Amino acid sequence: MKYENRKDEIIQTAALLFKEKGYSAVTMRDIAKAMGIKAASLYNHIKSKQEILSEIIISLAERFTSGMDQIMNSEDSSVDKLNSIIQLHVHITSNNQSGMASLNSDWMHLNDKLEYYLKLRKDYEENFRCILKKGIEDGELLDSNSEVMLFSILSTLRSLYVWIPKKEHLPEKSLADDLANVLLNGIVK
Amino acid sequence: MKYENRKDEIIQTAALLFKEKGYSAVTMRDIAKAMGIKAASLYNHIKSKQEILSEIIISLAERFTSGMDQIMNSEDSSVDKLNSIIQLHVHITSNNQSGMASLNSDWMHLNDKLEYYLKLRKDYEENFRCILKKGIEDGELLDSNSEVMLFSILSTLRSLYVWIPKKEHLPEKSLADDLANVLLNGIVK
DNA sequence: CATCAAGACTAACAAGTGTTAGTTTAATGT
DNA sequence: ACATTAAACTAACACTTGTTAGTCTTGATG
Repeated sequence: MKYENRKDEIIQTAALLFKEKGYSAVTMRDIAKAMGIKAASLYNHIKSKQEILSEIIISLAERFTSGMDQIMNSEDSSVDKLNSIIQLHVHITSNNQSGMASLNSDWMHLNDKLEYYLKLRKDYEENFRCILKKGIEDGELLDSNSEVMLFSILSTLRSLYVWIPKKEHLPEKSLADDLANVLLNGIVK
Repeated sequence: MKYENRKDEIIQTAALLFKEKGYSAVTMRDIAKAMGIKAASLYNHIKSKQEILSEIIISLAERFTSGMDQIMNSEDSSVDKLNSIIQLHVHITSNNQSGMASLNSDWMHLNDKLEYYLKLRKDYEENFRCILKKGIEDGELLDSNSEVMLFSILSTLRSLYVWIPKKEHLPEKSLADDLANVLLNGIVK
């Protein structure tokens, strides 16, 4: 029950290889070999190498967008919204470690979908920025440089895929809590 | 006075291209074209494509290692050591934005030097971890999950190369200060 | 002015690239 | 038993890859 169908298997296998060597360094023959078939056979299920990358990245990006939309539409405080964002990242990344590597490192090799991806990313960051600014206005957050806040939190969340595999023992919820603690409250006594 | 010699020019040109498309997607012909010469001419100055990558990554990794050694040998408090680490990252990254992209994304394509690089990185992280643990022991830092602290701070610092180009107006020192503020003190009031 | 070295050039290589066309295989439903 | 079909296969394509060998150009040095 690991894969929905053969196309899904190709995509997940490719994502795993992309994570280790990057999109450009992985050949169709690599992907095929990992599945125990020949490269030409892949084309019974997918249209091109590009399509594999698009499927990996765009579906993830859209999940982030829809998660962010829900958070924006809630009546939560800014701090609670930030907590939700952290949970969102932990959740999506936990269930898709290898795909997240492509999202972060190989998006520039999208062709048709590049513009669309960039728009999703820009909107996501813009929403994030709004939450931070509102939090500062309302006195919930410290009045430091909001761009640096945005950069710092987002960098950490985007790198999650590198670290999560190493700590599978830590359950999703407690990782999110620990993260929120460090990101929101800092580390100095 | 931008380049020390032709080899240096090749390396810096390559680093810029690697940053945009990744090591594997950049061809020797790409690098040559960016310099206005033919690919074969590159080999009058460098030994292989691999060598270019090694020069970029290893020299940077060694700079981090030697910076960390100095910090470890100081008598500063743990918090001051963390401040110094932040400054170290801001400083090196400011002067080498494109090289940092390779360090973070293309290290897996090192061949001969891969093992050496991994050792440098492991040692660096280990030193970082020590500083955090000492800070917790001494009561300077909050007693949260030190692995999450390490991950969070290091992720942010490693992503600096993505953001610094966008804020060149902000001088090095104040960026480091803002960063330290957010990373060490958090963002919640 | 002759020499020489640095560094560009052209031409070519063997291997690897994504992809297509056409064929075989094996399981399914009638 | 037969037809259908999904999905594998082989063979090949046109092109790109890193790299080498050998040659030409140019400016400095004796």
